[in-house]
Amino acid sequence: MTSSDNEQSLAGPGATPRPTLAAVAAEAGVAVSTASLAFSGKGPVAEATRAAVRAAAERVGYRGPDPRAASFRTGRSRVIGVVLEGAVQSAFRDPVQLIEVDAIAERLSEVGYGMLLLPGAEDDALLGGTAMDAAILLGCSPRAVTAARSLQQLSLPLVTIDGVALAHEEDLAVVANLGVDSRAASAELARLVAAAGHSRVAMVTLPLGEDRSAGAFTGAELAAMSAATISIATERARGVGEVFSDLSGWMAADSTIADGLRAGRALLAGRADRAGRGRPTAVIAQSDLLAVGVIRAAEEAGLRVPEDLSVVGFDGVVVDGFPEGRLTTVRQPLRALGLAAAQALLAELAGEPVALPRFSAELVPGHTVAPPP
Amino acid sequence: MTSSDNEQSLAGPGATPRPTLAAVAAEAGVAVSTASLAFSGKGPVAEATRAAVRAAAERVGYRGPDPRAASFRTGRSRVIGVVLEGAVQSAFRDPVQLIEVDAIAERLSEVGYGMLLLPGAEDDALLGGTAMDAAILLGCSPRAVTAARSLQQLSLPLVTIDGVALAHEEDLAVVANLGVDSRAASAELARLVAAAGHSRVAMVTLPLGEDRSAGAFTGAELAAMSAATISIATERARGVGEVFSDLSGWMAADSTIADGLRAGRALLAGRADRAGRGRPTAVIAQSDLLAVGVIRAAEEAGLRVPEDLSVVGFDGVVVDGFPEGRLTTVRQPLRALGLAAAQALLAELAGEPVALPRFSAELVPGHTVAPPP
DNA sequence: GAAAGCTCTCGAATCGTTTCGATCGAATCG
DNA sequence: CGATTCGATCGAAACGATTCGAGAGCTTTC
Repeated sequence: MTSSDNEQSLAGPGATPRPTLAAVAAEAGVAVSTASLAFSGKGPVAEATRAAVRAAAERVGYRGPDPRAASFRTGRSRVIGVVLEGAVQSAFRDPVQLIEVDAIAERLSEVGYGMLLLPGAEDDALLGGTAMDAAILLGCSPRAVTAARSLQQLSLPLVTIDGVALAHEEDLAVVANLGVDSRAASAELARLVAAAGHSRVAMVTLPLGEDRSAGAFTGAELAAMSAATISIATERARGVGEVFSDLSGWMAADSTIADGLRAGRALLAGRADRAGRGRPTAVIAQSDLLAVGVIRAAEEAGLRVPEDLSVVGFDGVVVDGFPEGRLTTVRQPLRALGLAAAQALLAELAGEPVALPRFSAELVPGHTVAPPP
Repeated sequence: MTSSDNEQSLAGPGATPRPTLAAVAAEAGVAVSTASLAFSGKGPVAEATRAAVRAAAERVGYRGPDPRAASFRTGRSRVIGVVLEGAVQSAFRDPVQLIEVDAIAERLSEVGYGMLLLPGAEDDALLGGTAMDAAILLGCSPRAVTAARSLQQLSLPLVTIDGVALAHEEDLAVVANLGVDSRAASAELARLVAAAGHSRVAMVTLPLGEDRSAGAFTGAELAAMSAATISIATERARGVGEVFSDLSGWMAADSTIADGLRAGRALLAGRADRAGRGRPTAVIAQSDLLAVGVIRAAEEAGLRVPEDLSVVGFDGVVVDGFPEGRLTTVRQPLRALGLAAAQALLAELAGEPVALPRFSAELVPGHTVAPPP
C-alpha cells in the first residue's frame, strides 16, 4: 500500500437503507410485533413462525434491530463508560489502569456490552452527550469527583476503583467503591522493612494531591499534605506512617520508571537529606514502576539491591525488563477489581443485588529486601 | 476507605424520571419544536424566547436532549468505534497503537464524539449491537478483515491505520487506508546499514502472518511467507529485501522489549545461524521495542552497540528507560495518523470531501549504527 | 356441549427528539 | 393602503423497535 489512497467513498447516494423489522415482517407475512418476538426469542412463538421470520430476515438482509432504535425504546444502550483520569495515553502507560480496563472490557464484551472510553477532560459535555447505561471511574483525582457529580445527575449507576476521594463524598450515591485496603497493605510492607532492621527509610510517593510537580518532602510536609487531601497516595503514606513516623522522601509526578529513576537519584545522591539524615538504607515506593526506577538509580550509583539498599513497591505488576517475582511488593487483584467493577454494574442494571467480594492485596516477598548494610 | 463498601444504591424506586423537552416547553409556554430549536440554537428563535426556554430548562432540571432519543431521530450516535487487534491489554502495551488511540480520542472529544473501544474478539456481535457512526480499524490482522466486512454490511464509514491487508481487499470500500510507506522506510534504513558496510545482517520481524509463534527463519522461509501474506511485517521485510537479499533472522511473537531480548539472545548466541553464517554485525528490527530488546541482549552478551553490533528499529517512539534519540530508527507520525483517521471519518460523516495528507516516516539517525567491527 | 384454559398472534401505544411545512403577525415596499 | 416578504412559532409526522393487553383458535375438563 502507498501512503494514502484518497479513495472517495461513494456510498452516499447508492446506500441502501438498512432493512427494518417491518420489512422482515412483511416478507414473512406476520405482524411486526411477532417478528420482534420471533427474532429476539422472547415471546411464545410457534417454531414454524420463528423459522419463517428467520428466513425472511435472511432474504431481506436484516441484520438485527437497529441499536439506536432499540436503545431508545428500552432506555438501555448496552454501553458502559469508563472515565479515565486524564488522556488515554497517560492512563494506559500505567499497567495498573491498563489491566483494570482490560478486565472491564473483557467482562463487558462477554455480555455484548460496549466500552466507551472517556478521557477525563475538563469538559463534561461528552458525559451527557453520548448514551451510556452506567460508568466506572478510575482513580480519585478531583476531576473524577466532578465527573461523578455530572454522571450522578444523569442518574447513572456508578462504580469507582481506587476512588478513595469519592468514597468520602457523602452525597454521592455510588454502587460501589472498589479497591484494596491500601493503608493496611502499605503498613504490612513497612513492617517487613522494619523487621529487616531498617530505620533510615525514605518513601517515594505518587502525587499526593492535585499538585503534580515532583520534589522532595520532609515528614512534616507529608503530614500536612496527608491531612489536607484524600488520595491513594495519602492512604498509602498513612499506612507506612503506622510503622515509620516522620518519613521524608520524594513525591513523583507520575507512576513511571523514569520518575522512579529521578526519585532514586535524588534520594541516593549521597548528601544528607533535608531532615539532616544520611542516605536511606531502604526505599518504600508507592508503585512497582517507581520501585524499579529506584533500583535502576541504585545500580547507577553502584549500589547493590538488596545488599546495599532495600526497595519495595506496590501493585504486583509485571514490569517490562524486570524479572517477575524479584521485587518485594504487594499484589493487587487488578483483574479481579476490573471484572468486579463491570460485574457490579451489570448486576445493578439487571436489578439484581450487587454482591461484592472483599479484595485484599497479597504480599509478594521477592528478593529486594535485606538487612541494612 | 475499606475494601468494599457494599453500599446498596437505592436509586431504583425513587429515581426521578429524566425531564424531557416537553416538560421544558410546557414550563416555558412554547411548543416542543420551539423549545428544541431554542435549546439547540438551530432555528430562528427570538432572543426572548430563547432566554425563556433556557430559564425553564434550568427550572425543571433539563440537562439536554436524551442522547438515545436524539441519536434515534438523527441516526447519529456521536460515537466512533475503534477496533483493536486483540485484547485491550495487548493492544495498549504497544506504544504505537497507544499513541494512535490517544490521538483519536483527543480529536473525537474535541467535537463531542465518544470513542467505543472494541477488542477485536472472535465475536462480531458487539459490532452490530452497539450504536456507532463509523469505525477505525487498527492493524491488519485477519480478524480486522472480518470485522471490516461486518462493519461494511452495516454501511459504516471505515478508516484503517496500517491496514495493508485490508487495502488489498478489492471489494471493501474504505474511506481511507492510512499509514506510512513501510516498505520505503524500511529500505531507507537498510540502505543506511549497508552504507555503514554491513553484510552479515539479521532481521527481527513482527509476526509475519496469522501464526504468532516466535522462532528463527531463513531467507527462503521469509520469502515464502512474504509471498503468501500481506501484513506490516511482510511489507517491511520487502523493503529490507530491496537492499539485502536472502536475509535470515527471527520472528517475534509480539512487539515488546521482552520479545526483542529473546530474539537478540537467539541471534547473538555465537553459533552460526541456520544458513551457516556467523554472528550478525547488524540487526534490523521491525519495531523500536524489539530493537531495544536486541540491544539489551547485546549488552548481556558483552557486546557494545554500535561498536560491536549495529541495531536499527522502526516507529520512533520513546522507550521507557532508553535515552530518546539514541536509537537509529524511522519515526512514524503516529499522532498525526490518529488525528487524521478521526478527522477523515468526521469529514465523511459531515458529508465533506475527505482530504488526506501524505504521511511519511522520517529518519532518526541516532547512535546505534557504526561500521562493522 | 359449554366453560375454562391454553398457545400463538396481532394491533396499537409508546419512547423523546428533530424537522418539515404551514401559519400568523409585523414590517417593508410600491 | 394593499401586497409582499420575512421572522418567529407551532403542529404533526416521522424514526424503528419493544411491549402490553386483547383476541382468535385450539384443546381440555366437567
